[in-house]
Amino acid sequence: MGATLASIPIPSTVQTLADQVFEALQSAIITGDLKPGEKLREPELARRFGTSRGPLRDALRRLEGRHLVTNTPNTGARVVSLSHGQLLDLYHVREALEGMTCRLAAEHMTDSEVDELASLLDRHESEIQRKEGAEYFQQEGDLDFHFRIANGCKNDLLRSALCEDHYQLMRLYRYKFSSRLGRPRRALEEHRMILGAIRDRDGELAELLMRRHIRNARKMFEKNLEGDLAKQDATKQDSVNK
Amino acid sequence: MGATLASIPIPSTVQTLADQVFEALQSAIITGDLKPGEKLREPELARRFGTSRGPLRDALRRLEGRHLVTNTPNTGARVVSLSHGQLLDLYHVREALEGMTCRLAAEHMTDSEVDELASLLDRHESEIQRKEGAEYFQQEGDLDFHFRIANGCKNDLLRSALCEDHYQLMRLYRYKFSSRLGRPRRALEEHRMILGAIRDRDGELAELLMRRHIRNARKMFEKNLEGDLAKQDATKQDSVNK
DNA sequence: TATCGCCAGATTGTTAACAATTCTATTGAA
DNA sequence: TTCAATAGAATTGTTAACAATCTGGCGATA
Repeated sequence: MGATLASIPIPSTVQTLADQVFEALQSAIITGDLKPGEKLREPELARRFGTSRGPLRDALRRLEGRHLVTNTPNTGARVVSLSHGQLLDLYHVREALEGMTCRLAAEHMTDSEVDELASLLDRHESEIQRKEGAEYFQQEGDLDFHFRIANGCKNDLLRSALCEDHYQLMRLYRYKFSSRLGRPRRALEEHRMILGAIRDRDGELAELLMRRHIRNARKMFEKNLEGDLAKQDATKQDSVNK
Repeated sequence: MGATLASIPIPSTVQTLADQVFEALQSAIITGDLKPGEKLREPELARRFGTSRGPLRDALRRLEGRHLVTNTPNTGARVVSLSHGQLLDLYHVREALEGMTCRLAAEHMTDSEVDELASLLDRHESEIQRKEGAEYFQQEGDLDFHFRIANGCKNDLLRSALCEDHYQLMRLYRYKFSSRLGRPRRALEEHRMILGAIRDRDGELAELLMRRHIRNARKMFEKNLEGDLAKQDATKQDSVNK
């Protein structure tokens, strides 16, 4: 698996219609084309993807399994919409899973994978130079770092839990979720320390550093949260005053 | 809005056909009625559950999301069959998730939940007295301990990842997976230490002890594995000699 | 004898119609 | 004006038939 971007899946030539709809739907959700909380009407989506309701329902069930869609009987499906508390929950899961993943990656990554990880960080360094503007790509780059570690741990259950499940959720909320958010240099520094531990094949340290890295991101998220709430209160005040 | 009565959730009776098939299938897999690796033919199963293929396929997709069923396009579904390596992978995931879960449980469990956990361990104590024989129930009891901690962590993402996903897999392989396997007293002792840390509201220690507990179970599993392999070699030798 | 290709049966993928449930807008009464 | 009841529309759940694909056995050929 030598894809340049770990997030791009290699489509197998034998693909069922439900597979295609699944990927198209997931893509639409993650890019924000379908927004969190939005109702997913089967007839409408089936027309949109040029298929019937059968494969579409199949795709919806799979997305439900990946927590990107919620379904209530007889009422229908919606794009998942996470509360602030649930986003915090997700941080705790990440801390646990990625910590272990990083430990195993330190033990099992090939030397060439480590080298690629190093050059990825060099690229991030230069990207940070030309500051803001490309914030979107910085966020995807941040995720790419975590992706590669997941792919290096050689535990397929962990890899799929992160890459196919939790990372997709994080991309959906990436504007709130990037570990670099508001601290790109600091995050890059933490990434470099993690890389160092992996290079030293020090699994214990690698786990500790990754967990601290994600904890720091969570604390930053909590701070932003307080800011957002204050702002929301302010605008509410405004609308009342009008 | 509808009648006030309609607002009362009636979870078990308001069930779609696909829900029922899902539960029946999951139950059949976990009890071993459908064995690991067994082919799941849609027409046959649909007849068996008295429904059509639609809801059945729906149920299969959900079970696929929970890693209890694997599906290959145009070929069909099978009950999942984990290799020894994948079982080891599962131990690592458990160590990560249950460690964090136990930390959060120590912080967030209610006092009454802690008390119930304590009385559960007392019951296990007496069950161990009347030795073997009831090994099945001992294994389910072991799982019950972990279940309750998952329910006490108050992080729904963690709870569902464990209770609805990984624990079901473990039940499928319970004969290989019980943390008490071959060491019931020792496991109970570890459970008591974990309970102590939770009672002290010492999250850090609770996580550390739970991780050690699962690591110990993994090591025991690995030992059994070597034994099994030796035995397999022996029988292989026998069959050759015949 | 081994290998390849082909055919029949079975199984999965897909579609469209039907049934059951929920949502919406209108009406009528307090 | 507000609320509740209701009828119709829209949506989801389910079924059965049709299409595409795979499996396994048979015979032809080298």
